[in-house]
Amino acid sequence: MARMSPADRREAIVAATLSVLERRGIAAVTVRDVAAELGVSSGLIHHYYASMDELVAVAFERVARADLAETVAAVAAGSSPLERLRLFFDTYARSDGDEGMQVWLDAWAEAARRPALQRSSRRLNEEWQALLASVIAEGSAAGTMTVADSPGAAAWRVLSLLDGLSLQVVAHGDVLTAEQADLWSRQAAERELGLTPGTLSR
Amino acid sequence: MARMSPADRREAIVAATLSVLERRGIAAVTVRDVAAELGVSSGLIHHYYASMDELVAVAFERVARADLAETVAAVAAGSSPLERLRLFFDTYARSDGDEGMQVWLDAWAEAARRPALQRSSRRLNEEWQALLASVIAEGSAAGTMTVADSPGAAAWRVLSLLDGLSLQVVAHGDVLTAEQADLWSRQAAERELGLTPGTLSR
DNA sequence: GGAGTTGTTGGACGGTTGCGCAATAGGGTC
DNA sequence: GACCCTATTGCGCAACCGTCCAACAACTCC
Repeated sequence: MARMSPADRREAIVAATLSVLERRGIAAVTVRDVAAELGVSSGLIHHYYASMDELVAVAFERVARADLAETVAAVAAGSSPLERLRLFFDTYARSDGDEGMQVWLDAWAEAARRPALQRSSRRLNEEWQALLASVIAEGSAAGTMTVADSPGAAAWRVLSLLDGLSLQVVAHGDVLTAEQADLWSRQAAERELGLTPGTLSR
Repeated sequence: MARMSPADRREAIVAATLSVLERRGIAAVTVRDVAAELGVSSGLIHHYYASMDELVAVAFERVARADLAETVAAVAAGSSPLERLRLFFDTYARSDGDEGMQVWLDAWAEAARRPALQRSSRRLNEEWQALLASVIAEGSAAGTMTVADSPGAAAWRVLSLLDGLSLQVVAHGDVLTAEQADLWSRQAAERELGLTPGTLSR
């Protein structure tokens, strides 16, 4: 394979790992799969990353942060708290394509046994919650949303419902549909934030 | 090893599998580990269970069904739908001891890769939802609860919020406390079912 | 006691895994 | 052009996996 600068090669390896990780899940990513994805020998992977665990941890952080950044950018384009909240649901990226959410399921399950992964997963989850909380806090300050206790608490409830419903979609197939999970969490958010029904759910 | 009756041996194998499963996680359960746990040859495991996927599914089914049965029994002791709903939250057993919920996290993550486990996990999840839905349906019929769409849908939302919040407690430690998860899901249920605040959350 | 049934053993088989290492080849520098 | 550095190769290694199977041993029944 063409010789690359170390920085570019490191980046390419992480990108390839991401692709495998999204397709097969954290547990199933192997050195050989990553190498094959790049059309490169397996030895090269170890030349850049000392262990598989290290590579997987870096890749998870990367993919999760990319999804978050996408939603952050989308939300930022909204001109009001209400519109930003709507955009949040529109671009909630964990469940789209199923693979994204599967990665989160793997991370949550493995977190208790892998400290580095737990830190990544926890930090990113808190950032998702903080993003939602900031939108809710703005809406509350502007008077367009009402909150029972605190924006942070409301954010945890909305996000956790979204996670819990999406989980069923990804883990169990058609027991729930993605559309139902989306609709129900929008309606729950309306109820949670004192919005008139239909504000978020069309 | 001492010869056992088939029924006893099957039981012993499941028990050993559970022990390994809780210690290392579903993904790391291995035929040889289970055999070593029993002090038995690895071939014996396959004499009773055709595949590893089947054994893991049976073991998961066993521990999860025990938790469900406990909650079913507790709920049945309630004399009104409202009291039964309160008892449901009191004995929701997935998260207690953390280990119970950790097994669920493993199951959800592994479901996509193990067909038998997926069937078990899905079936048991649906039974949890059906239990909750039946309590809500009774309350709705009795006029003590109101439901926006259907008891089944309301049950999925309440259960998924409970799962989503408990998930954070188990996967990420003290980002949320078990007490908060419990309180918030009780309050959400009150709102969901048109109950006066404090009915479930004291 | 003998015969048949079956619980149990222990290892073989083909596959996979992460990782290490000598050899090669490509590119920058003088 | 010669030289050195290192990115890259390709394979080998040891360990592990699930599964299978022939042989052994313990028990039941006649």
